[in-house]
Amino acid sequence: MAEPNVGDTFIPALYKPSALLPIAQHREALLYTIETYPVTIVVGQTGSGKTTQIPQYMEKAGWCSDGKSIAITQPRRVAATTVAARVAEEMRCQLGQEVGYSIRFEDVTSSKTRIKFLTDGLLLREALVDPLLSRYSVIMVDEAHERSLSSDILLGLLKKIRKKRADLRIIISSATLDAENFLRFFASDSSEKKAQGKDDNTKDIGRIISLEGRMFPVDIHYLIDPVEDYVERAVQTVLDIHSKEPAGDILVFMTGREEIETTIDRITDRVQDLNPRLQTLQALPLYAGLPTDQQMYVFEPAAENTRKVIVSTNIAEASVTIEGIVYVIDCGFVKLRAYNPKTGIETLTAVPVSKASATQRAGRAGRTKAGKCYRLYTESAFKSLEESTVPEIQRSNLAPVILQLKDLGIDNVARFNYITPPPSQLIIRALELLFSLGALDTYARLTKPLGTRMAELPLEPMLSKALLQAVAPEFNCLSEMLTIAAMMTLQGTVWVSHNDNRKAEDHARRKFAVEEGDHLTLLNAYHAFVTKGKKDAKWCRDHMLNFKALTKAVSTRNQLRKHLERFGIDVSESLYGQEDVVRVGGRDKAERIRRCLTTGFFAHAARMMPDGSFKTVDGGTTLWAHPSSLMFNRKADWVIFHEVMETGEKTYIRDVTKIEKDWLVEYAPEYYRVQQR
DNA sequence: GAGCACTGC
Repeated sequence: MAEPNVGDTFIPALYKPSALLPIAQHREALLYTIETYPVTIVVGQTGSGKTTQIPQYMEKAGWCSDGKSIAITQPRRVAATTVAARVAEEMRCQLGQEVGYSIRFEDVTSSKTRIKFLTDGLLLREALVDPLLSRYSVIMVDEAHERSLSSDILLGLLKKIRKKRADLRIIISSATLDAENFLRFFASDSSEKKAQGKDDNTKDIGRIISLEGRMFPVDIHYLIDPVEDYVERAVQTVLDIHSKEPAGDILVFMTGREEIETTIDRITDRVQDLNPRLQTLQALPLYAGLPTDQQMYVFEPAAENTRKVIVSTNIAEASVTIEGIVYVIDCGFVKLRAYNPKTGIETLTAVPVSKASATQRAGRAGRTKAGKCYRLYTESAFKSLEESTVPEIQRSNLAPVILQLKDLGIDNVARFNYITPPPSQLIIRALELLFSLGALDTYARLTKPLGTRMAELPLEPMLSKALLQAVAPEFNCLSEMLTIAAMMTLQGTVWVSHNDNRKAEDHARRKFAVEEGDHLTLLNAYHAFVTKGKKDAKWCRDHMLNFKALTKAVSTRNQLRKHLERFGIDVSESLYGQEDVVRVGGRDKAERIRRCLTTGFFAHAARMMPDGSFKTVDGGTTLWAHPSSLMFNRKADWVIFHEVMETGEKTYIRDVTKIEKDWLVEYAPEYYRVQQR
């Protein structure tokens, strides 16, 4: 086999006839196992060909002959689309015919589609309509070891479905560490089997198949002594590699934007002191918040006689693959989200990575040839790391998950088949919130129609409640709430901030500013966009609005409107021409919108203190308006807010709107009786 | 007076 060329834009697998992939030797074994057992766990690294080949093997072996198809789930949209394209190419068919994909807003499938790639979240949505997922003969859950919220729920659901569908075949792709765990999960059964003294039936349920990946060895280097300032150490290591090591690009893992910028500044400063005969060193940032055009630079091959250094967040650990990386520098930390059920506050804090994560990072150095990984911590520190990252389901606000489970007909959410159960406090808090929103009744059953409709909308529960209330005559602001909901899903990406240009951004925002707060400001920005800037990227640039984000808001709004129409809600659009009412003298409408928002966000209420900070209703937490909020520099009394996030020292609220205190008791009497106890 | 790891419906 030829060595793949360094610098190739495509990953080697694309150039290999599929018969040469390592997986080809396992074809018979795979087909036999899948035929024989309900569950197959496939262990294989990137490059093993599992995602592209297994579906083709299954299709050729006749698993689609009865009109059913094969589903392969992916945790990310981009993976679903690109893998589908590659398989279509290998099968020499047009994408959307025999091979297709389905992601939110894009369904590229047809009645002929036999192999369908889709996001795990979307397959869960399909289960709402088709509870046994009966249109599929095979369901493959790819990258299950990432333990995303959706794939965890999907596994629990598949375990349940399996008992009712003997014909269904389940394939789980996983990293080595978790394979046994996944198999045990499917084998472990409820009380009946245990009563028969049959505890372990893993052998009847499934098998694990290991595939070798296409990976080159990576030399791991540790620090001898721990280091205080890993940013500084990373900079030194980059410069050392550049002066002493052969050609090859460098990938540095940092925790966030600020560290990334510091690292790049220092590298750029000090590279000038190095031997002028060395190659040029080009440092590039990569994080999700970076505008897309700037993200693209990291994928371009470096100019001649230039070595690239990419300083990235965790996005480069699994979501994104950069070719040509030979050296990895791992700071050993990652920013993780955690949810405190007592306060309802999410925190974002840098914590040590897990061993699994550190291994994945190191592996990024061995994709094109043998590489090196420099860990900015000691070997003993590595040994004391957790084996794997705490799954999302154990550190998230579970209200959306519980709502979805209830709609799937799972009444006892505490006893659902979780592969790892969430702490009961998280479940209790979610049930309480859903009850106070009116989505659940006193028996914790989904209410009709409110609860079921909330579950079916692709929005978080507080927002779907506010949207569904907007149709009530006392609020009568459905069109506006549709827009506000769509804009809120953009999570702060509405305005583009070019570096060092925050003042201009603030200035641009002020043009759309509405006294009552951020939600009405977003409404204004959207109206201006659809009337003036929809086809005009320049208009957006002039107003510092994010063209892509607003275009997405238009899609989201359309999708939400279709959901409402399906519910039989009349969405007569009369919004155009109404924007001036909101903006100039439309006090009544603005108040109705604010009241309507309060019906959903009463649990996110706070009062401004004389020093400009906010206090939660129970008085326990001090919050600050996020600098991106209008309330950052304005006076208010009571407010509701969309999100609260603790970063570093301070706890910030985003998307803030003024309300009246009385509205809280008016729209959430039970909730505030409990709170004021 | 000053800032946001990453996904997904």
